[in-house]
Amino acid sequence: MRADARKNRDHLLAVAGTAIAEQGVDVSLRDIARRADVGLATLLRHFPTREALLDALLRTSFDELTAKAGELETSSSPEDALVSWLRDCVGWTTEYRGVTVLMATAIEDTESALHASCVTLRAAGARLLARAQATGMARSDIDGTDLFALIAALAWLGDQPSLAPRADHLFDVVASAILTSAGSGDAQGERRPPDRR
Amino acid sequence: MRADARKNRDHLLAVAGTAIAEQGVDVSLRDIARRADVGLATLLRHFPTREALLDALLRTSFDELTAKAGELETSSSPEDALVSWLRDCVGWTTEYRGVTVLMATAIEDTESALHASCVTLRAAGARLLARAQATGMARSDIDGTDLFALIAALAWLGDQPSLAPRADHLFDVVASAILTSAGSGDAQGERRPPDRR
DNA sequence: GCTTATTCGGATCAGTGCTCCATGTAAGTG
DNA sequence: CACTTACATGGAGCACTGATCCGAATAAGC
Repeated sequence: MRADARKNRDHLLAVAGTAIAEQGVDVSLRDIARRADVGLATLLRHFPTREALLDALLRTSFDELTAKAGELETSSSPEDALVSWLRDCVGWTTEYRGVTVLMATAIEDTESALHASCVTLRAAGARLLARAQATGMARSDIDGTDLFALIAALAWLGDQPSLAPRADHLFDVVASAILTSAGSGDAQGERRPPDRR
Repeated sequence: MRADARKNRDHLLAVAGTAIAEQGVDVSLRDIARRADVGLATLLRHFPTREALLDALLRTSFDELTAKAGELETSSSPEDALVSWLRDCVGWTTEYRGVTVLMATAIEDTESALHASCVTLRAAGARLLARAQATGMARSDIDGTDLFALIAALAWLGDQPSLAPRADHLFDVVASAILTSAGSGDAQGERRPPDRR
């Protein structure tokens, strides 16, 4: 890759990151190009579609979440690991408003640039879930896809301005549904006598 | 209203209904106008925004769901009424792919044409929930807004092609989280819930 | 300094929701 | 019935979207 091309590419990624943080993943590609002092065509050659751009932007985050799952697998109890990882996943999406719809689309579209990352993420969650199920801490009638769907749904809640204030609370509700009663007293303050409404 | 205007309005509503059933609520307004053999401007005068069109189209469904809640309040046990109504709500949205985002937006936007319908729906759910909570059948740390959010999230799951196959199962998971474990035993004495208004 | 392969971005295209306004027409009056 | 008038109509146009083309600019290799 030519030096000027590489410079433009990096610059575009940086600008795209801030633009998406401000306006969500649906931000106009033209805006990103404008803010990067670059033609729209240049942006679109480096990243042929919006998904390709997001893939380049989010890949490191995905990898971090996957790695985190691996660490938790050995460092925490099964139920703590599962719930804590779920919280990380849902929390992470708040930085990228609107990303959930793209992820839900990408996980079944093998052509999507985000497909591989989503599948890996689902697999990491499935391992944590299986571990918790093996010790009887999580209900046995859900699988990795269910977990992925629940993460997506909770993340979507956080994306909706009108529902976001409840997102944290509803996370606890859903988490308590995943864990069996044997594991419902988890470490992250799940036991919550006072309601904070 | 002039006779020709009324005819066009009714025809537009019918065409919009089938178009939305086929392509979801994001269908192009130009398409609807074309299929109705009508100018785009005509569609937009009768229904100034997409939300106004959907409001006219969905209002009867909303009313039916609200009425259903009222019936269930007297015809079924608190927990059956709540769960059955939730199922109806989530199931209904499958006919209008994409409507959940609009509802989530509308419920806090008092200017939205759908606002009133959404608020009414939330209130109906809140009554069913309060009734179940009064008899100890539902966990006490959620309210009508939480319920609305959970309905929206489950409906959103059903909207995503990749996650829809799990939607029914995940409904059960979430429903079990709303109901207390006491839901298994019988209800016995029913304290009459605080009368509506 | 020259050649050549790459990169660039303005012009353009089809699509969107939406607005304006000249035309056509239904409804009410003589 | 004829006439007027208030209203409904829809094509043309606006600003915007993601995406494509292609002549011009430019960096890399010699």
